[in-house]
Amino acid sequence: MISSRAGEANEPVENFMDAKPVVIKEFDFFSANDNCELLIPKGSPEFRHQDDKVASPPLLTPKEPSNINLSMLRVKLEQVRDENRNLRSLLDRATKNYTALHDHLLSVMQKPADVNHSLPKDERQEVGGSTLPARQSKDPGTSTSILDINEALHSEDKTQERLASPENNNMEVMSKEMDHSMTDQIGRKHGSSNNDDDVDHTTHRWGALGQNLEEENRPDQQVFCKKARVSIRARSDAPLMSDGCQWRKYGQKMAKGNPCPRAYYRCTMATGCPVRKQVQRCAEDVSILITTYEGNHNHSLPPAATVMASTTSAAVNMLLSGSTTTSSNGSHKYNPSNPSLFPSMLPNYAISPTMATLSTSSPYPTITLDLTHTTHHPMQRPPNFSLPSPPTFFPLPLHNGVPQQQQQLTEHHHHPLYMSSNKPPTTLVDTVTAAIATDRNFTTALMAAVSSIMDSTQNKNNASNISGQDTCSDEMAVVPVAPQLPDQSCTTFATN
DNA sequence: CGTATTTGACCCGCGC
DNA sequence: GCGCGGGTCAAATACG
Repeated sequence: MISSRAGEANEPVENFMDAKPVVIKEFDFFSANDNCELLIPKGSPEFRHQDDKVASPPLLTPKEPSNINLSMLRVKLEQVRDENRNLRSLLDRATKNYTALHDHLLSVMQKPADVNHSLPKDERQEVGGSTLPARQSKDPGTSTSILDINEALHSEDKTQERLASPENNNMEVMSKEMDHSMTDQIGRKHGSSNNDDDVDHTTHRWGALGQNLEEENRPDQQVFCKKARVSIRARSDAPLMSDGCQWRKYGQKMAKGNPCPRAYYRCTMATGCPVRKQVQRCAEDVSILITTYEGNHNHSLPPAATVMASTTSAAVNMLLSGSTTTSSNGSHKYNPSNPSLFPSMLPNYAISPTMATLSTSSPYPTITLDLTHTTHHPMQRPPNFSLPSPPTFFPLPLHNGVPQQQQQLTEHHHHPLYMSSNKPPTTLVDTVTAAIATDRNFTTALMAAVSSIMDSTQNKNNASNISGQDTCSDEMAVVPVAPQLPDQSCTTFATN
């Protein structure tokens, strides 16, 4: 926030440099150049247009060789410099105060849910030889997941100064920020792994609030939020729905209360990608395939996957941007009538309340997109409907600084998942797209979300280009869900 | 032979 | 403390 103000302050100077009529709305007190000449009243004889200034000695015309004038200007210059210093110190203090207040607010907000969260490391509980937060052993977080999400979302403010870094996209930075914020409450995984590859370095349990952040100390600081997930329910006869990514199955378990086994997959599109997904058929209706994503991709995604990521991310955004009502089973349905938490980021939507649900009954918040109530017409889209491929800032796929390379839209048709099936490909993307297509509210909301994000980012990028300073995106509030809700408890697709 | 899948063992958190 | 269940590992196996 503070930094963006500084960026704005630069813009008038840039305009000034364009040799247009001098209109000074704000003054850049922190510019490397001392723009003291701008303080000279426009109507005074000392005022010269920028072009004149370049052609002649600063602020003095050859007709006024007076040493007195020169000394006066030097005095003025000194005064301005002093003022500049004072303002700079004021800004520093304001920034510090803001940061302190923000931290305090966050800690206060979280206290009811996690008393231990802000404790110093040595005050945390020692459980089984590892440091664990109190709530990890007591409260699985059922009542705190929403708060965690909001906290993570708000923690964005603290990360904004770093967001502009080209090697970070917003999601990644936010995930890191959140993970850092969680560092104090998370114990380290003990026991050694025989495997040294990246996958194993990033491997950790999904257990309730038991994120292993051993990655924190990894050289690349590749840390991921494991808090939230995005679950997609869709009707499908295929054993697996293609979502544009490559997955490797690493386990299968029989889950209690469900005759159908649960399969565990991890993303293999890039080494070390921490994204996992679970695939299981619904116990009540085996025709429904439940795919749950978790983690952030650390690589670029093909369009098919990015569309999915965008969709789930938007759903997460919408859920989180509006208040939710808690039902008896712990699920939260989106309430479009209440103001958004981030009104500047997302408008108030009218999302179908039956389509997306935020559940906190499980140890981690799970955004569920129920696509089973929509008619499945693969590839059917409204005439004007098209999801833009997310630009590199888009929170869901993490690129680790690698520019996202758009691939051919047809690429996923060569995906092994397609080739392995004789049936017409049933893709998650198709399903989601069809669902969107048949739900105008969702379509409208999603497009608004995407447009909002893109517009916001474009504006900021423009401002950044003008000011030459780092800017950050305010819209970054996607829960890292599996697929990035944002670290914040983020899904990658949420945190897809 | 390299890669993907299967599957039993293991780890860990949680509830009783 | 113990058992249960979820999640992951890794050796064995299958496949192209």
